[in-house]
Amino acid sequence: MREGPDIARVASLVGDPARANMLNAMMGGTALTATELALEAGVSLPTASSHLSKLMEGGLLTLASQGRHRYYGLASAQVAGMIEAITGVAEAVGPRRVRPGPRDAAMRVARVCYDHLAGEQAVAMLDCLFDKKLLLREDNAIRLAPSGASHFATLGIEIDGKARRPVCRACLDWSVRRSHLAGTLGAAILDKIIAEKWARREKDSRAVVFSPTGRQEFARVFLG
Amino acid sequence: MREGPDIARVASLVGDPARANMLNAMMGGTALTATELALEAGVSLPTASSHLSKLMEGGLLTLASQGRHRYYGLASAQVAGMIEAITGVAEAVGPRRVRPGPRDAAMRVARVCYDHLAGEQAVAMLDCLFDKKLLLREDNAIRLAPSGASHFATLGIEIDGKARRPVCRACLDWSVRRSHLAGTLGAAILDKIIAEKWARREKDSRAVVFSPTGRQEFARVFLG
DNA sequence: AGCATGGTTCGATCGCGGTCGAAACATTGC
DNA sequence: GCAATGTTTCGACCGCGATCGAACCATGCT
Repeated sequence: MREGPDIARVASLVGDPARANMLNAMMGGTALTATELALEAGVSLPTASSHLSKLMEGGLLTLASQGRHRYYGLASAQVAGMIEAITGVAEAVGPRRVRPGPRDAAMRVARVCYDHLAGEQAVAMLDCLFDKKLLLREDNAIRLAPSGASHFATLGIEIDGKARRPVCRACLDWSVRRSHLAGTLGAAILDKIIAEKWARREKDSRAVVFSPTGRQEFARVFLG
Repeated sequence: MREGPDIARVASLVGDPARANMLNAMMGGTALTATELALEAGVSLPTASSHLSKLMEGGLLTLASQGRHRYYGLASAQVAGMIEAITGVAEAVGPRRVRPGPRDAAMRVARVCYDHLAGEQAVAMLDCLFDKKLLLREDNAIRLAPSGASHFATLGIEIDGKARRPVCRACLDWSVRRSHLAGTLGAAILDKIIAEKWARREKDSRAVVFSPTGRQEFARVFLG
């Protein structure tokens, strides 16, 4: 009988299929309404509402009320990281629930993780940013180099260092098993990719698919 | 309704208090018998046995039969990493089940994580190994430098590069929130710390407490 | 062989938690 | 005000899974 943080409590929150589906959906980063999440999880609205209040009480979600809509999202990148870790184990010990399809392949190439890019492209990008000395490794943390700040500014990405949330964070990628870039900078880069229409988000999926020219542009700017 | 790895399955395995206690106990790295785990979890032997077979079927454990004893341990460092990630979230969203006591403080300083050292001492050690260029960062991976191989050899730590398991791995520390050293090298260093009697394992806990002289020796060799 | 010890299987019990329909509540728009 | 839409609460139902005692299997000791 042990003391310490109550891991069973949070694990059991993730351990219900309906809630797991909801959390998975929110891994896309966009906040969703109760109705959308009910659909996503395949349960009725009352059931979904009950699950959501449990997740809220467990501290795993944030809630933004806007008029008669209530938008639910993951509470933090730490929660997102935990879900990726669980996903990694589930992947390893599988069997998969369904055989890997084309969408699965697209997910490995590029997908949304909370609010930033993940997948092979994202890992390659982080490698390259280190190579170009725009970012610096510090222990396991990542720091923005002076040259990096100006570089991103010329790309139209302004970094707000005053926010509580760190600018750069490493996030372990469950498919590649290496880190990609999270934090406000990671989020800003994903914003740019979407804003420039280099890629679009696959409907009802975390997959991010690049257009042919978009891929070239992305490679030129971030993998060059 | 989503496809993909079945995260609810593995999360629900961790989500039962009895199983969570067992997994926590096994985070100490030593394989334990069913009887010990039943005691640890505060359940009867049949109940524990049932939980253990579920964890086995879920792929979270390994089993080593020796005579009439059956030793259960975590299946992989990946599983250990997942549990640390969940612990981190549980810690963050707490409330703690009990108020932090002295043992808790000791855990933050140094503890066992699966089979290697974790906590402030372990994080400091990894920093220092990088500073001395005995280890090299590569992406998120860690590589043993040539000078490192010979250095550790002089300490009596021989590294077997042929094993499937990597020599060096980063493992995210839930209390410090930065990486410490895992892999066969991390395991070997912990072995040395215990073998040299620089520290002893707290009874029934993951805490590792250094003796006064042991702390000096450890600092001289690994933090110097 | 026979007994003790470690461990699993079986069967029965029981309670927690997931589920939904109906009703209540809240907000917006007309 | 009233209807429409989005969401939560209530109440009742039901089933899964956690639990334990007793019986059963396996290994080691003498």
